[in-house]
Amino acid sequence: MVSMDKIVSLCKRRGFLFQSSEIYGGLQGFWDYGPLGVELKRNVKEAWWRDMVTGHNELVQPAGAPSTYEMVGLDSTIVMHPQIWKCSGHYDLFHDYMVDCRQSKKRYRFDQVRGRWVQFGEVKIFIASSAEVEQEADEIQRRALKYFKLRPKDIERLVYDGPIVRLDTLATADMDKVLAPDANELATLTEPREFNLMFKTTIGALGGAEDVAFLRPETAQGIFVNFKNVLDSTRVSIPFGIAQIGKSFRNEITPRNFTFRSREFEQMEIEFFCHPNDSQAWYRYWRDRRVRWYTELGLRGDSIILREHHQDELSHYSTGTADIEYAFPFLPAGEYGELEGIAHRGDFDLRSHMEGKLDPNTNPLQLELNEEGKPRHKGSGRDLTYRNELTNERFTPHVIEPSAGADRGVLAFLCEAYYEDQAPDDNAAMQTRTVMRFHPRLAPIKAAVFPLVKKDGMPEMAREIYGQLKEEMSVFYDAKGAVGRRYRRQDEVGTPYCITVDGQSVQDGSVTIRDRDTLEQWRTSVKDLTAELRERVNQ
RNA sequence: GCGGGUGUAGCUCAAUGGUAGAGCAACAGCCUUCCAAGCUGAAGACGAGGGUUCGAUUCCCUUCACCCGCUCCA
Repeated sequence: MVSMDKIVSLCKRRGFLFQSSEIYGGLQGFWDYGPLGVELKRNVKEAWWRDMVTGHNELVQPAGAPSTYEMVGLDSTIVMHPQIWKCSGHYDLFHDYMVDCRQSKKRYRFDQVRGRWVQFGEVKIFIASSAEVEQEADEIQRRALKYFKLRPKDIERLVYDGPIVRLDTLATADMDKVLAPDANELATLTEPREFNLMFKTTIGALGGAEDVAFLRPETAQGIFVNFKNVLDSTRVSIPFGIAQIGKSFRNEITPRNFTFRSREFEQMEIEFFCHPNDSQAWYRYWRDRRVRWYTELGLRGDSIILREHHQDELSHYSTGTADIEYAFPFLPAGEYGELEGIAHRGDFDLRSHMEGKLDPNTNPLQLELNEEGKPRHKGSGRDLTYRNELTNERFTPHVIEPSAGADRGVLAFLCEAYYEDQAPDDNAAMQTRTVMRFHPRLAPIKAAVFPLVKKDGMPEMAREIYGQLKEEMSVFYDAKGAVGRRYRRQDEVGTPYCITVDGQSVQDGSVTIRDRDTLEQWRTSVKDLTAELRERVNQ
């Protein structure tokens, strides 16, 4: 297994990735793509867009698909109407109040800690628990006995005051009588503090409290709220998908592992709308199609896995979610990190934007109500249902959501490409060669052009070939130093082909092409060169 | 957020309470007809702020970032 350090070092050295704001000491969770990194990332995004959207043939039924389908694209804004995040559930989900335990150093969601008042003699304390609901009564009793230093047979001497209640129902003054879930003394919890996972901003130069808006934590909602616009403007009919690539932002508590968990990141998402009856088949299609996309672009079978979520991991409304995961080098052996999630989201999203925020813990889904029995967050009231023109059937489409992280994909392709092998140098001594074995479609530079030496017309001819290739693809010209060193430099940035102009080239108009992975060389005439490379880098 | 570690040139590392040395890379030039180590030359660094001190890259504090382990998490 390659060490992450080597990959990080190469990324910096060769201009794939830099830490954001580095000259000011850096900024946690933000990364910049350098000259080569931006090409790599663009290639990843363009491969996705071409393979999923523009290159998709809606007239042909793909293998494994229940039927033909259409695909269109979208580019929605990063800042959207704040109500969108209330209805989508992000507002409630991402506005957690957390309490920290000073003794155990653990952190709890304020609204998830429950407990009960327990009295022994003159002393009355609130024993909190983070155990599952089924176990919490036993857990509280066990800890009560322990705290009061009683034996199990003394249970009757404990007096419970009231039922098990949420910690956040306690008066502030009572907080110093709380025994935290993993503490053995009282009053170890901090004040509840807000952890806002959405970046806040204000709309308008004089933004006040009412003008608060958020940077999107996912691109998906921009698709859902444009569902009707797309339907009304494009003649697409179900089943069809809307694809979008764009930046999203999450105020992660702990950004870690290079670009894997960044606060600003780019997503490549599809919301695929289909009839409820076909949704399971479409879910399976997209799950398999997306795994194949990664393997076709070079992720090996044993480094990538498809992990189906267990029933207890699923949201109540979802009938299936699978993660495509990659064995990143920074993870322990046998562990994988998520590249993409494919979720069957049912009609949760469209209904939420019609009716208002739905309670994700209900099935069938019901509107979440506030204390007054009114909708917790009002929806748009717009009709987002779909009518089949042929059968006249009207229904709310179900959604399959393949949601990929572009930066995570780039990182996986970087890790997968990194390879060291042995190659002989001038003196026939074996040297370690670092080579980035990118799929040609993803390689930042497709070909490099070298004059073997700087004389006898070779540079002139090489420059001409360079200009000719540059019209079609990303190429690099280098005439400096020994040719072997130039090959190695290109190996390290993953250039799949090197074109060398030698003495024979000037005579007969042929050049050599050298393959990055096999080190093989063969001759091709200059007039066929562009076509041959075009075919090789698009394969 | 907690604990531990680290921070010196683009990269990898060294030394030092008296303002830092190397290898590789990069740059200029020479030499070279196919896989990095031939020659010459020039250039380049103590993460940031504060304190102690006559003097701090070195000691102390704060801060920022990275790594490991927790915690948290789409």
